[in-house]
Amino acid sequence: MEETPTAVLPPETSGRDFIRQIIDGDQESDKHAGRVATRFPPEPNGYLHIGHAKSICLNFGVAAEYQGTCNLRFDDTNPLKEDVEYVESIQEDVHWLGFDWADRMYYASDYFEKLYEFAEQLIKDGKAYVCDLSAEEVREYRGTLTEPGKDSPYRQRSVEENLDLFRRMRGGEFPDGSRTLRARIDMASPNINLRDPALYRIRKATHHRTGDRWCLYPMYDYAHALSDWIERITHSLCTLEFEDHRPLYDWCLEALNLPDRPRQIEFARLNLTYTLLSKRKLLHLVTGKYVSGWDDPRMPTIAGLRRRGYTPEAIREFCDRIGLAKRDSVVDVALLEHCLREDLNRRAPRVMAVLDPVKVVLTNYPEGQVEEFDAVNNPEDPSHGSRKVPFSRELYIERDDFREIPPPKYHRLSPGQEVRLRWAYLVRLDEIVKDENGTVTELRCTYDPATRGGDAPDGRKVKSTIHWVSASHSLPAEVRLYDRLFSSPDPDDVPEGKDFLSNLNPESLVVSTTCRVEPGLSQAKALDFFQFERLGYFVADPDSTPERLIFNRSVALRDSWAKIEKKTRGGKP
RNA sequence: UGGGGAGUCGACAAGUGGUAAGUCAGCGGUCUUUGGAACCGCCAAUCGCAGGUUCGAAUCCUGCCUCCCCAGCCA
Repeated sequence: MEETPTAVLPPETSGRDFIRQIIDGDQESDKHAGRVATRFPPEPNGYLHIGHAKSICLNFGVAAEYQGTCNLRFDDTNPLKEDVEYVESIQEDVHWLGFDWADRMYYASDYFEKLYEFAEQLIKDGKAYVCDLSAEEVREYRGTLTEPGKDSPYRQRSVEENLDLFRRMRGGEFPDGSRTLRARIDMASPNINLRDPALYRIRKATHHRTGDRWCLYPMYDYAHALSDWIERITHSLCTLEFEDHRPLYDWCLEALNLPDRPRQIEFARLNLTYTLLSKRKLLHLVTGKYVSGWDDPRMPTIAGLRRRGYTPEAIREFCDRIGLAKRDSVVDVALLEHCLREDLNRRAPRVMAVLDPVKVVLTNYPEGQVEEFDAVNNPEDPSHGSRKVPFSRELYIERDDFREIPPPKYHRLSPGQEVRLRWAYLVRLDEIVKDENGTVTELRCTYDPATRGGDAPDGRKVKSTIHWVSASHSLPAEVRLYDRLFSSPDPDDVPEGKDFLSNLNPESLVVSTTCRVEPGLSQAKALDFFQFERLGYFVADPDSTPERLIFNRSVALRDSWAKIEKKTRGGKP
């Protein structure tokens, strides 16, 4: 008889992504003496969003895995678009996500002097020249995708003249747009980025850090490659659209004959269903007041997700799970929501809150009597303990937890149907009170004193457990029910002549001011998260105070009743 | 019609010549003092297409098709 081999599980069930494979290879060949240095290089011209989180987790994650470093570097080479508001929010967001750059926070603008010296070097080596062509002329000279460009008439200027002109450009002698410094590469290159790209442009603008010291600003390709080199970056990770720029990135380093060069590697940026991740469009949503600001809980910004109740843990887990590759893809936003539920299910204290209250009177419960029940804080984790919840003759339950005429498979309160009030008693409905409009105003029930705590001594079962709050002890609260900002999986998928605004979900925010929550919630502090039992995960809004409680719905619980209901009534509303 | 990339279940994504992981979604079920969670099961991929090499191809070769990016003095 043969022995069954003992199964040995591999340490990694899933393969390493292509970037880590490359780095593994570099480690093996001892490139950069085994050093790994990455950087996260945002331009401070907007708030960070979930797409940036992917890059942040990658760059900081890789650095940590290889005992390397990851710098935070502001790519602030365009004073017209950048602002300190953004450099501050970016730092806050990266920290909040759980990453630390220690003392390695840099700005491309820190390198302006050095970058300028490099430029003079290029001029001296005949590798760059000052061009007097206007922006429009440059465009004409550049050629097209299928036709080569032609040389600028200024391409053959002498080194002396170039140097003189470049220094005078720095000195502020020439107006904006009148001249550029261009790399002398190849106007016939099939790669348009190599057709003598601009390295410097004149911009008499105040920079958020360097003020008016400069009127000459380096372009991205030039500044980025050299900033990477200055910081001794080994692996420069960026998104796919920069793939075409890699030859220029390499050109800058080679032209200056710099040793120990960083390598640029490109990966696919994150796309999410029902979500827009274009900085331009997000800015438009903010400035056009379609949302309340960059931190509106419907925004995919880190600030928005934070206010929505997303946790750094959930976002990091999401970034781990989406993988890393070079193919364009669109991740289902349900995965993000899943990661949040998964994290919060483990950690969120359970609490009872009634969003749309209807009054319940226990006719056989003594007037004025108050009991306290032990309610488990988190069934997933006994170490969370329990709390006391006050109970009395008049309660509120969810209006949706009652039906006068119950649909098929409806297990909640209805005439003759006994239900459990969570942690309290079994109750039975006797009488429905309505106002003149036929609206139910009160449900008169009887409770079974023998079922204290929720269990029947005779062992009888109920089909449903519903949540409740004591009418007199509960607190009023405002609850903001958030949903997806866009109603289409692809917000940019619009009919002719319309734009993404036409896909805005009119029900992305529903405010309810009539909610009642259990008294313990008065202590909720900004960003404290909870599970409102049977409803979803909610977070205390930063604007919430003990006098005016405000909770945001982060994500609803999975709702299998909703599915049953939809199915049994054939999807009709 | 130039250049640079990419095509593996509905969505992500492993797989690197040895006979297609996993996750999300979806669908059943068990259990349950949350119609939650957990657990079990199902689900689906002739690996873009067509040829070729090979005992054997998602992996190698050839041709084709489709999609994405590039003509800012933005990043």
